[in-house]
Amino acid sequence: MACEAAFRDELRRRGLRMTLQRELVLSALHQASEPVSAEELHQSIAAQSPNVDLSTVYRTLGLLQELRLVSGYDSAGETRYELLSLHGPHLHLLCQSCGCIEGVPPDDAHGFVSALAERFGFEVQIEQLVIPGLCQRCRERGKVARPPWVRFVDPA
Amino acid sequence: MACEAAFRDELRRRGLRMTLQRELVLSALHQASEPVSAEELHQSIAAQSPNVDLSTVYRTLGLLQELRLVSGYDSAGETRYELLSLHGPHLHLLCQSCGCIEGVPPDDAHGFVSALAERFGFEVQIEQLVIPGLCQRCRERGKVARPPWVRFVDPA
DNA sequence: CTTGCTGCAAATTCTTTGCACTCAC
DNA sequence: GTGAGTGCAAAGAATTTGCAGCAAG
Repeated sequence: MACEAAFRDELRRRGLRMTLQRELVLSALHQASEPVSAEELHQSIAAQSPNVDLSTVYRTLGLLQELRLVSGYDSAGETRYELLSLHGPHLHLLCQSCGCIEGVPPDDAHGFVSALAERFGFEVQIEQLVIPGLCQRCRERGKVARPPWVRFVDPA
Repeated sequence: MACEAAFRDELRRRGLRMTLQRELVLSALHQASEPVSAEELHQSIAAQSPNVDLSTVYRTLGLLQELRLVSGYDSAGETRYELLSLHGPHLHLLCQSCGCIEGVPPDDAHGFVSALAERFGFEVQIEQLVIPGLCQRCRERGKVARPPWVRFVDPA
């Protein structure tokens, strides 16, 4: 896996060290098929190596983000992480009803992104972009966005 | 102010009540020139009415969101709230370096939004949309994105 | 051996909740 | 009056930090 090598190299260059825990985090990220929370990552690691602490997972994720190997974005109050190298740069569609996530290539966004650059001088970080909305399935079922309007139901 | 009337009406329709605290929250939102956190709102209310509790601010914000008078989005781990009626529907550019926020009209996004609708059946909630990136100022100064890579500095 | 890294526990931050009392209607 | 709303305090959830011992280079 190329990104383990990249990780190792970058650690060396910075005078940091490769450890079993860091390998485990990276490996667990590889195995994940969709963005995972720190907690989920911790649990999947715990399956084979029960002594890795959650705080170590957080520290490693921070490190991996710094090295631009992993991206994280906020979803419903928790951060979900994902290997960048795995799917290439892309953005996410996050359904506000069911919470499902779809990764989409950035192609469709290019016009939008360059419009923002031209008109506002704003440089979009597309890998960090999360689009809130309703997925097809939920739309068809007449679902409504969840956060934070679920607390009580319209009495009408 | 039209939205206070709207608030009042909607409360009545639901059998809920207008209170001083709710008026204060709404009024503080009006006075805010940019999206505010619950904490900031609480402080600005406290200036004139020190006994309003932070939890009441949260509860009122939840209510206002439900009535679609206020929108909230996540920025750097905290939620920032904003009156919808004040500026009309729009999206936000959030600079990952300085944290500044710019509201932009949704026009530029239309192509993108309809592309997502067509290709993925995804209905974007544009008022909830926060675009991460770098503002012009920070870009010119060669700044780099902040969260969560600020924890240590590149030794190179 | 040196110093970065880890596990553990405690601390922080933002937000929510339980409850008795109060006030809008 | 009655039940919705409030303040207060405590609980929660996600994440961070301090520290002493461990281990990678």
